[in-house]
Amino acid sequence: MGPTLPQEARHGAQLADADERILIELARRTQRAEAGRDIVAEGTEPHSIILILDGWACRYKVLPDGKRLNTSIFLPGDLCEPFGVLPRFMDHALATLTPVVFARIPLSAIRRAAREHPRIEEALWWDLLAMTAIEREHMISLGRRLATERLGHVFCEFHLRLAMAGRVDGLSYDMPVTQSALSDLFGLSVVQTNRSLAELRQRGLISLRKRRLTILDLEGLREFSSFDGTYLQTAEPVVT
Amino acid sequence: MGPTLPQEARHGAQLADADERILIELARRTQRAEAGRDIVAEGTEPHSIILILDGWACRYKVLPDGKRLNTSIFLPGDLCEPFGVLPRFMDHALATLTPVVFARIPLSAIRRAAREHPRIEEALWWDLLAMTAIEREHMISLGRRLATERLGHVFCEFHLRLAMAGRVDGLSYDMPVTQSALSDLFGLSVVQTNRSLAELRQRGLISLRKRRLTILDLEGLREFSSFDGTYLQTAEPVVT
DNA sequence: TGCGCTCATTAACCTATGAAAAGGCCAACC
DNA sequence: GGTTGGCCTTTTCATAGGTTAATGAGCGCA
Repeated sequence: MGPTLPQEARHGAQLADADERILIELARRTQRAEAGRDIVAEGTEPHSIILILDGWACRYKVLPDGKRLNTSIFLPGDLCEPFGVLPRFMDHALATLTPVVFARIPLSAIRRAAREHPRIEEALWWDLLAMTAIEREHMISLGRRLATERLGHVFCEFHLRLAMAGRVDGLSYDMPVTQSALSDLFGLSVVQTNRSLAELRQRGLISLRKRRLTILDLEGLREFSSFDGTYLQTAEPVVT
Repeated sequence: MGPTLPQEARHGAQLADADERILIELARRTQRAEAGRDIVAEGTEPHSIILILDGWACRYKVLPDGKRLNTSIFLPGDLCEPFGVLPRFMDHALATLTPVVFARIPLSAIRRAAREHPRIEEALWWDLLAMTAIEREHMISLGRRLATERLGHVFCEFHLRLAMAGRVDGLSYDMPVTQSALSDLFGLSVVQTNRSLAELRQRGLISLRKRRLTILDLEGLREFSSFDGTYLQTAEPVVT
């Protein structure tokens, strides 16, 4: 699978082929960035939204004392910054976690496409809904789950999201991010992340070698981390 | 200030009087709920969005083991569930923290108003942006701030938000919620919330008696909790 | 082959927070 | 005016996770 194949660009929302083609057309001019680069910096006023075609990215914020939190993870096919329909200053930044191929879609083009193609407008809305549901679940992890549970939960989530994008092989998938990135996702120290991964391995729930994650016991992992994937299953939109 | 006065209904977004009147008109039929009641339950499919006219409310989720997290707090004048433009099943619930006066605005009416009055559509977008910025900052608290800092930070936030709604008296405001509600906001135990409040008091940063909060040292509290309110100051929207 | 980098792993010790339990305050109610 | 119940407060003890530091594994590169 070449990283820039147009079919990679489809995301969670359901789109008729014709509409999907319009989006793909908008994302034709792609860019690349190495790992660890800002795609959109904090405090700037973006005029495009970003479509990730390949690689992993994240939204993040940094505290005055240097502590960092990755508030969201974006996977191949994800649309970042869906709020971009209005320009405004970024209260956070968007950065790559791995080498990334992405497209910048101008707000004006998005707005026009949404106006002219109601299914696209709906797809954008559903993408937004899905992202906020994911962020809410992330808040639950931060507030009320133990480190091991946070990791187990997100591994289940990645599995579902990557499966929707056709990027899993059974119960295995590439998770090309560093343990430090996972730590910043969950507000943990790297040491604790490492300890918790060890525990998940020792419980026979996962295997993680060379940035490839395999869920050894899907039911067990879901049970262990109280994962209920319904928050990801945005039903088919209804036109009203 | 009577709780149902129409001017209470204005929220953060900037609206011309004429547009504001339309929103107020939509919110004319109000309802009441006691403290601790669900306004919108998890798993239901809402057909209206909720405008809080008086009292405090929250979004929350509950884990299988009974642990609860309040993911957002809604203050008088706040519009909850701004994603309601599309109907879908709720992945969380909306509940009152105090007795609340609110209005249910049908999605169809919102959609019509947005279509016919561009400024209203923009105001809805800006409301959405502000809410997500607030939630992102909440994630930072959950992930990377100590209990005392979380509390100090949210007290600064409440102060700004209530000031925008004309509900502060200098550096004092009513905070009619229980310590247990604050604990569920930050994933803390009630004991730790209490301990942390004691520390903020002892440092001379706040006073809190009879559900009335006074910030004794605004600069000190902001410094202590790394509060930077720019995430709340959504600038005037630009029509493009 | 060996240097130098980044990342993963482990250990020792320390701290913030959780859990359980008990008492205090206050307002509503009988 | 005493009782009841909700909330706040404080204490004690247990633990998840932070911090620091040292080691190891893998890999590009001279």
